[in-house]
Amino acid sequence: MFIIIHTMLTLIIKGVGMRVTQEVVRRHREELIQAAARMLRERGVEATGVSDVCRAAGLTHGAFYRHFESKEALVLAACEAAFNWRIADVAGGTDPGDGAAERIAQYLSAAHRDAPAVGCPVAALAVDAARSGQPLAGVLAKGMRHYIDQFARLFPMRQPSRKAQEAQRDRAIASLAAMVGGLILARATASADPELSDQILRAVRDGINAT
Amino acid sequence: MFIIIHTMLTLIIKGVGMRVTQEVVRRHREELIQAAARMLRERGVEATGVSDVCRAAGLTHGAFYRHFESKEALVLAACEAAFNWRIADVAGGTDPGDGAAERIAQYLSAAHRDAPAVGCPVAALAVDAARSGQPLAGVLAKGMRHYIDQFARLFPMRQPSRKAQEAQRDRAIASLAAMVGGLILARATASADPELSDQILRAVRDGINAT
DNA sequence: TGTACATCAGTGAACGCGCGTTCACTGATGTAC
DNA sequence: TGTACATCAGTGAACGCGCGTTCACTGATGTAC
Repeated sequence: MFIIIHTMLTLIIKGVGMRVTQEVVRRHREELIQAAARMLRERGVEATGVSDVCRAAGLTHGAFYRHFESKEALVLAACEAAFNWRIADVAGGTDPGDGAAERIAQYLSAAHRDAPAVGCPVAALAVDAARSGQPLAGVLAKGMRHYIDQFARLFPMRQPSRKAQEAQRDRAIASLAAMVGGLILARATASADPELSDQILRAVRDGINAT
Repeated sequence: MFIIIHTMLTLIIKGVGMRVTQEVVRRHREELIQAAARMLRERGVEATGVSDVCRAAGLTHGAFYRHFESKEALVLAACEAAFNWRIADVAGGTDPGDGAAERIAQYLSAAHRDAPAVGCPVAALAVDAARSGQPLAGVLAKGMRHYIDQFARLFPMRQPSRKAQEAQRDRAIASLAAMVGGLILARATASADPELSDQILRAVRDGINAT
C-alpha cells in the first residue's frame, strides 16, 4: 500500500524519465542495497528478483543496470551491507554492556527467529553461500571471521597467553555454531511445530550457557 | 559421459515410446526419488530442475508426470526418502555400537562436509524448509523429531525419571543444533577459507564433548 | 495356453511464464564557455 | 551570473532463455476372453 502511494507520488513529482540529482542517485543505490539485503535474508539468493528489489526501492527494473553491473554484483554488495548487522537490530532491550549470555539469549529469541529479513546474515545466507561458492562465500567468510573475533572478546580470559587466546576463540566458534544451528532449526520448525521451535531456542540457550 | 552412454543403450535396448514392465516403473520412480534426494541436498529446492532429475534417472522430462503430480510432490517424496539417512552413509569407519561422541565426530568430519549430496538432510534442507513453509517444513519437522528421539537415547541417564528424560532430550537438541550449525558453517567457509572450515569442525566437536 | 485389444510409461515437441538483461527514448542535471 | 549543450538516471517495451507443465503419438505390457 505504502509502496504504491510512494511510487505514484514519485512519478507525479519527478515526472517520467527525468534525470535526478547525484544525491538522489546515491540514495537510490543505497535503497536498492538495503531492499536486497532484506529480501536475500528472507527469500534467499535465487528467489530474490531484480524487479522485486527495484520495486521495493521505488524504481522500475530498467533503472537497475545504471547502479549495478549484474544481479550478482547487487547480491555481493547487499551481503556485505547485511554484515553491518548487530543483535540490537532485532532485540529491543539491548545494552552496550551486555555480555555473552545476554547476547546469546537475544540471538536465540522468538523475535529474532520471526524476523529473518533483519536478522543474522550468517544464519540466513550460509547455506546459499556454500552452494554458490565464490565470490559470495568469500564475503560470508570475511563476515564470519569478524563475528568470531568480536564474539571471542566477550568471553573471560584468565591470563593473556597464546593458548588462552586460542581456547577463547574455539569457545566463540563453538557457541556461534550452536547459535546459528539453533536459530536455523527453530525457523525450520516454526510453521509446522511451534512448540518444538520454542523448545529448540530454550534448549540451545541453556546448553551454551552450561558450557 | 556415463549418462550419455547409458541413455543411448537404454534407447537401443528399449526402443522409443515403448511401454515398460510394472517392475521397471517402480524402479524408475525410485530412481527419480533418489536422484532428487541427492540434488536437493546439493543444490537446494529451486536449483533442482525436473529435467535434471529425469536425466539423472535415465529418463526424459516427459515421463516425469506419469510418476509425480508436480515438482512439489517429488520434492516431498525425496525429502522423506532423504530422512532414511544415517551417519554411516557418509563416514566409513562406523560401528553399530558407536556412542554419542563417535557419531558427533563422524558428523563433524571433513568427509561429511564435502559430501552434502549424501549428507544430513537437516543441515542441507532446514533453511529451504523455513523459507518455503508447509508442506516441506512439515516433512522436515517430522524427521527432526525422529532424529532428536534417536539421538537422545545415546546420552546416559542416571535414573529413569520425567525430569531426567527432559534433560536428556534438551541435551540432544542442543548437541544437534551445534552439529548442524557447525556443519553448515564449515561448508559455507570451505571454498573461501579452508583453514577456518577445519577449525570450525574441530572447535564444535570439542565444544560439544566438553558439555 | 492362445488371441485381441485396451492401457499407459516413455518420447520429444510445444506451451505460457517469469527471469536477467538490453535498448531507444526522455528531459532535468551538470558542465563548459 | 547567464547561456548552450552534453550527460545520464530513469522509463517501459522487448529480448533470449530455461523453467514447470502439457500433449499427440508410440508400441510393448497387461488383461479379458
